[in-house]
Amino acid sequence: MEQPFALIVGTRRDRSHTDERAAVPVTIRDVARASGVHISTVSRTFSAPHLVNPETRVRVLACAEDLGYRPNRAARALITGRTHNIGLIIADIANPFFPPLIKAAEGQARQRDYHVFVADTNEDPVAEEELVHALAKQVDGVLLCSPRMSNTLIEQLSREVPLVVINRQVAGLPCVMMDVGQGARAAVEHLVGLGHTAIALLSGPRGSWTSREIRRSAAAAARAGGAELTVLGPNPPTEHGGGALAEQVQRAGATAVLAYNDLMAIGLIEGLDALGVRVPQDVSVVGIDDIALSRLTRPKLTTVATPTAAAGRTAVDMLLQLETDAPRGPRGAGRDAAAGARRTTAQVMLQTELVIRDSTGGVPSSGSPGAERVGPGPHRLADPGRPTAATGGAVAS
Amino acid sequence: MEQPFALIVGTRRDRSHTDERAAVPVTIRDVARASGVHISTVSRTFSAPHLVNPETRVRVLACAEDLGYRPNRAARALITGRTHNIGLIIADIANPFFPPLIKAAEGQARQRDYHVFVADTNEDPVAEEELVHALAKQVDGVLLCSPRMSNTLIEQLSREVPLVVINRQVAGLPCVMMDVGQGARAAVEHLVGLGHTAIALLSGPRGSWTSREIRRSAAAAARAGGAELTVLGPNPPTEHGGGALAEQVQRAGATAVLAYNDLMAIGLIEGLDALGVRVPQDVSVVGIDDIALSRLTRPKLTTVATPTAAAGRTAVDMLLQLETDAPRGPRGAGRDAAAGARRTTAQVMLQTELVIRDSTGGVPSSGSPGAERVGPGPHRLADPGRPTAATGGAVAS
DNA sequence: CGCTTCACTGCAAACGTTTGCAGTGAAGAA
DNA sequence: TTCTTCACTGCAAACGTTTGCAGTGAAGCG
Repeated sequence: MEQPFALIVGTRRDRSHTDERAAVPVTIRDVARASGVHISTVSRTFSAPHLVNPETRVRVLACAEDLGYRPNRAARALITGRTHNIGLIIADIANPFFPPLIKAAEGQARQRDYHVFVADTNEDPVAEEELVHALAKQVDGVLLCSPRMSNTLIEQLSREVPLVVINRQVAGLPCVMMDVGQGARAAVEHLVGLGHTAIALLSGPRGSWTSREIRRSAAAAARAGGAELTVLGPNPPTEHGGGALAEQVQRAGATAVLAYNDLMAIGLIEGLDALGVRVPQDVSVVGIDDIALSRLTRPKLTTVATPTAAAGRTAVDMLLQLETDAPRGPRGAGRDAAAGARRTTAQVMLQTELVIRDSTGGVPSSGSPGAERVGPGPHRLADPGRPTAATGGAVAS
Repeated sequence: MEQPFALIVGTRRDRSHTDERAAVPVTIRDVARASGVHISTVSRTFSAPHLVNPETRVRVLACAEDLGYRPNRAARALITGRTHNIGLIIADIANPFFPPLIKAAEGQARQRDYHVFVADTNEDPVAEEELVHALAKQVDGVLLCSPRMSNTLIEQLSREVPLVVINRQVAGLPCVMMDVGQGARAAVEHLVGLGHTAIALLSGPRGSWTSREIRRSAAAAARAGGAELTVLGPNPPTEHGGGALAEQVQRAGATAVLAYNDLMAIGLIEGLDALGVRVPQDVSVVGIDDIALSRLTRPKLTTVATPTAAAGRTAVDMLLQLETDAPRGPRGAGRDAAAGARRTTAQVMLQTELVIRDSTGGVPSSGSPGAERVGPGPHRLADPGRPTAATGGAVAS
């Protein structure tokens, strides 16, 4: 244990030979012996109570309770082929976007007597694939949240274990998505409505479906509104990733910014602040996700609210539904054509909503203070320290 | 699926009868047949490679690779008694305090070929107990993070499954703690050093060991520094919990506040702001944890940094160590006195550090603007309408 | 009374591994 | 040559469940 601060404050001999720790694991057989029935009856008492005589049942339950019996899920899984576990693979657990989704998924799963296995990939596509493999055999299905890998790989993996994809569309697979496209459109329209014509888009990580959707919709909305959209990225979807773009935003002469997510938006505001650029007076910023944090920063963030909790619940439901439709039994089950061929894979789109707070405002008056600028038209920040022409970054198609 | 926003955008018949989905699960037997050896040899190829002839090994591995064989962990667990899973039970995954700990634990576990099962209790002691029970049989051990239940219950549960307790001291059990006591002391001393004599403590949830430690140390430090400490609580450890206390803080006449965690501190600052009380000009606020968020709010939060990642890593190591010391084998193993009695349970204390940022400052001048107050003595906020002098900014101790 | 039905329970074979033990043949020692 | 050692592999019994099948006795029915 190589922690720098580690410091042993106390050690202690464990309980002596009378140690009751790790008490003999009590199995179904112990319960059977104690209650004078066969193990199969005990098994049925738990998994098919209606098949056993009420008297017997109470006796067995009493004995089980008494001995502290808990069915061994591994053994059960071995024969039934269902672990009652769900894997949830997410890009970065430290991103506040995910916890609500995780909580919702856990809650929904727990209600259905399932457990959720959460794993973090650090935004790494390779880790993602490995995790799916590792989880495949110990869960009944996997929720893939904001995957960064390729569509073909996802399809391939879906052959190994039932998959539900969150935040991405993959043909032929059950997906639950949030309509960030619509959200991005609303955000851009909001900005255009405020008079902005030079808008920057901070895109997300490479391989992000969400990022592509945002970009496409934002570009369309900007075009429709007569504004110019400068795309900056791809970027890591963190506050740091946002902060690092402050200068580029400034150089690009944008008066408004749409960020891939709130974290980046907040980081950007920080970065702009360090450059002496004020939000929303000098530059308007809008994020996406509406994480709790976006209500806590100053200025409070204008953002596109995504229904993360609903997405978590829905995904769990879809996965479980998928399981009941086409169980992958222990034996060569499921070859039943009637069940197999009639299955349909649903794709759900959850709506988003623009939440207007304090980080967006009108276009700053240019050059000479006092000159109100409202109408559209090309416009650069007066003098951000350097000659302004340069429209850095990529321009959306 | 009762989502208000739910909207089916597309359904699609699944692949037809040639469906390769849920392909026949390939077992060790298939590999054995393919490579012309006995299943035990295949087994050994994976779990004890040195026992099998190199030639055979490569052949088996090739076949396994070819067939896409993955050992069934459930079956393995059944016989070895080790699932290679770790349970991690935390109070609230949405609290940004936890994600770094979770990530660290996951990383450390992954390195040792273990997986982490994260579960959230919503700060509910009952859910906590249920979760331990539920996890007991499908993990090799459980990390109990910031548990809210009673010590006796924890001890009792530790008989059912190996336990490592994080953020709490339980006699006889391995624990990894963070020295919040020392941190609270430093925080109070910092405040006293700035001249504050009326300090409020926002305590945490009922049953929190951390909260008790903080309270004890803060009280001692306040006494030593000649300041008066008003304890407010218990409270839910959330921003909302903090925000709800703004009025009480004001009524108590405190000029400085130490909060149970950063979330509460941030919430409090919000709440005070709504009341027209400015931080740090009118009231100084110190948090605990140093979550990422504390660097992003305005003012940046003065706080006690806790080594959460280190705690996560350490806890995993301790749990795994505990396992190797006294494995709970499938058979009546472990009754070996030499191994059993010699075990010691370590308790590790990780150090904390006060990070001074912008949310603490000097004592506001009372009543008449300009009258500098520095010395100790009873003091109330002159006019909550705030006509203050304000010595903002941070002062290093 | 004899037959069927029914509710309940026991039997035993799985599920996919691991692992102690024994067997094999070849190499080395005497 | 014969005996021992050794590296490797096969055999089969577990691990703790579930579940199809068959057996039991009692109740219902004609």
